[in-house]
Amino acid sequence: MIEADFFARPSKVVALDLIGVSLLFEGVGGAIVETEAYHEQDPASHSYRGQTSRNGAMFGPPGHVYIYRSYGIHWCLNFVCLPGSAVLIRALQPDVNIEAMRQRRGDVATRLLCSGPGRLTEALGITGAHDGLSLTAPPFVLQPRSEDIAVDVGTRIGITKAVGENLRFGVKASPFLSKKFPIAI
DNA sequence: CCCAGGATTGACT
DNA sequence: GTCAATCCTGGGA
Repeated sequence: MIEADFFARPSKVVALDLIGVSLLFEGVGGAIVETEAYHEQDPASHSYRGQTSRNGAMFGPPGHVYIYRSYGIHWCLNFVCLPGSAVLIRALQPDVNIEAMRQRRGDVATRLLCSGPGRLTEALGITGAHDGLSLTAPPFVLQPRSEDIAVDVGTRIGITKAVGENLRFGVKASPFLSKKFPIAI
């Protein structure tokens, strides 16, 4: 079981440590295969200009979730770390109750069920109504990874500020990533 | 008060 | 490869 103090660390460290962790929401989910870190001094972060009515959860206790609507259409799921910092969950490997995911996402290939921040919230049934919930209590269940995993690092996706920072992490060569990492040197 | 723009996705050429 | 969909926050006037 992962405790709240796991999240009371810099988001970059937490983002790396979250790779391979199993995430279940109401008994649906799988291993986290892709994350991105955001922090308070980060121009690309919603917390950059300080606390507002939308990003309040990002300044709340570590180990809770911050959920926001993206492009007026999708929900994106973040794990809150130290105040003003969070980790965006970008992709899961569908493991548990794939039928429920397919029911919500439609009849798509398994590798497309959770390969993107908007897709995985839809597959798990997560919405803004769950903003601020604790990750260490139901309906969330987090289990540590069971074995070591090779991890890729790269630049974040879909942002226009602080583009060059290597704050994106993913399972090396996983077919469930939202986007491949550039070929390693 | 107004309105530009976004941590995206899927449909289409 | 391009592009529209669609909401609502927050920055600026």
